[in-house]
Amino acid sequence: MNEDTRLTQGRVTAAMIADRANVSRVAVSRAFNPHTSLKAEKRELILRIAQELNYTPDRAARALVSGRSHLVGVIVPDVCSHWESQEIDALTTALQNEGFATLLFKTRTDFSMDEKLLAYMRGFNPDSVVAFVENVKPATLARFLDRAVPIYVHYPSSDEDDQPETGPLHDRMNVLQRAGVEQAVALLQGYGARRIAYVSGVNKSRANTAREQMLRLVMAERGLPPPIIAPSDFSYDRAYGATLDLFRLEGGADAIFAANDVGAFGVLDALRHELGLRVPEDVKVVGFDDIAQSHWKSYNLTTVKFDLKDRVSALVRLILRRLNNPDAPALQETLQTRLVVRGTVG
Amino acid sequence: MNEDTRLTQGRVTAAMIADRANVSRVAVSRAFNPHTSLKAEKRELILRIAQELNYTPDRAARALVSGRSHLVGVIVPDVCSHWESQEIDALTTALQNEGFATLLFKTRTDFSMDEKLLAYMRGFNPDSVVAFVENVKPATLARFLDRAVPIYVHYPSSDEDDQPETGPLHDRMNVLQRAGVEQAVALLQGYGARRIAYVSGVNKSRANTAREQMLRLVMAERGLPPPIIAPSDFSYDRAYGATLDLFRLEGGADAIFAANDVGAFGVLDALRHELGLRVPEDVKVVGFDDIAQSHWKSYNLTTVKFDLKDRVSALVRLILRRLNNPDAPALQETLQTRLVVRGTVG
DNA sequence: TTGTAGGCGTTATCAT
DNA sequence: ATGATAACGCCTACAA
Repeated sequence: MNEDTRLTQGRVTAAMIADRANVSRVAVSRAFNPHTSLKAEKRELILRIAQELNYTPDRAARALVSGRSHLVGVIVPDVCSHWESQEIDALTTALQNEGFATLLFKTRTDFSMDEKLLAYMRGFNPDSVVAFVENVKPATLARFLDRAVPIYVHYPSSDEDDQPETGPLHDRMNVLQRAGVEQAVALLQGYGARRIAYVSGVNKSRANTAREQMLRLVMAERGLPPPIIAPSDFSYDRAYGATLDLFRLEGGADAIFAANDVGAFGVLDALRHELGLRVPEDVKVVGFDDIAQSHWKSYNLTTVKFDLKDRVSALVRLILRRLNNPDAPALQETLQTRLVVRGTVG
Repeated sequence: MNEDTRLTQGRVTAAMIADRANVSRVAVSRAFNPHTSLKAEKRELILRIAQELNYTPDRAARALVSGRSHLVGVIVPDVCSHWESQEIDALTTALQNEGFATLLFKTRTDFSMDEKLLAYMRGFNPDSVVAFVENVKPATLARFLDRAVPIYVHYPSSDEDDQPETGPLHDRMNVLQRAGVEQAVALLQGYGARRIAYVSGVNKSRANTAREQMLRLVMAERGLPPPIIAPSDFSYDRAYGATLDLFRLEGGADAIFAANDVGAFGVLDALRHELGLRVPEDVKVVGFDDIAQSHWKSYNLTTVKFDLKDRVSALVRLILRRLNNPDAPALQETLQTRLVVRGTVG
């Protein structure tokens, strides 16, 4: 019994529990798997002893034999982007409740995903992968993920957009932006705005192009001239600079639509603190996301809301459905947007 | 050769590489471990084939035999707290560069750590654990972590504080707050502030008590009356409310010291947008952290800086040193603070 | 309900 | 320098 000398230092195995409880190792395994048959009192005994000895089944060993790591890889360019951090937070909570853990990976901030990173990540064998990154072809992703099926965020420009599936299998989260953008444009129009600018996100990103296109479409439908594009990259600092340029070099605008809320904050600060303009009296501002900071008094931003809770539950549903049925055809979830009216339009 | 039917679907093992390269499985293993002896050209061949077939060694299997998961558990109450998200971001990057991945766990936001969570986490066998959580005794943590040694953040109130080590082994990151707080108080005093309030963080948290105590100490040394305590919890909303109470019920203050930057934003917005006071003319405000948002024009906050890069490299150093030498005596790293002067004092 | 045997993919040990 | 063999800790047959 003096085997707890070196090897044991802090590592409790099923075999030890089996010894203490006078049962076989298999019984211990069964005690931790609810859907196996084991006499109730025996299970209780084992679990009690396990708790006393602080034993938990080793997930690495379990993964080896079961093919499930219970790890979900999350790839982000920037954890501290407000929207991303809020989504990671909610996602981690939700996954944890389902018995999964979040494995975080950082990629470069230029929204390009590295093959090296993918290879690195694959070594950890995630059961699923969520990528907050764009410009990765499903084919590339599929090459690096064996059992995981990628989930893409898609922004249909028409609500009845129904393209046929092509290429390797992937699941999809459709975000319908029309409603929110339409409400925003109508509101701006109602307050007399005509010359509307768009302070963009990262140029190549799909979220950005989708937002710009939808804005362009809706404005055309409502008889407005096309938006003036002020190039930016979703960040506070560049949105700030883009706004200065817009007013100093391009003749300004009645209203500004920012590609995200953080960008809208930059727009607001540039207008008020550097250009000496009043919001909403002189210029109206609308953002996109509705992050927690948007209600802060200094900004109090009118914005197109992307419901975080809805989004995360859709994501978790997709992940779990796919895991429970790996051979299912492409899955889809659909999300809506809507305008949250606060103080920057009026 | 038709074994790539079902089992193979997307899973490439060392054995397959060995087959293709006409070598043993062991050779494949060696090819991926730099410090083993293998003829250079053979290693190249193997690595080339591995790359063609998208093979990476399975870390779960590796962990089983090597006892290293290359996983670092991170426990946070709230991923989207600004400071935390920035630290998680930097930490993930740094760890990734060292071959580790970040495993994220969320605990309740009340700063209490759950034994259930610890047991859950242990199942994943992290090599190390960083807890952004307080009120956990080293003993509790140690009970749930076998090979990992916890790292504590310590705030000595005197710079020569040298308590003898007690209890189970743990490493320590000492944060010397005196310099930053002294500079802040001196600056406030220099601008004539005398009645100074402290909008606190979560009451039970060590970071909060340490900041409050240091403030009290420094103010006493400089002949100021003790600070007026306005209870809050590090959040924007409660700091906002605490500021209203302070001015409506407690007679206000010349200057406000907030327990963190986000709290300071709440203070600023309450002062300016609800109480109609000017900052810094009527009231001066100092924060704590220096997060990225603090330089945004709407806030432009004077704050006690906690250098993020320093902090993360100290953390990574501690983790790696401990991993390379599990039996080392308690390790320590020491960090400084300093005042960053912007526009909210003057 | 219970136990025995075998295998998951890798690395360590010991030969050669 | 290389290869056979035995772990690592667990789960899933299969048999009792």
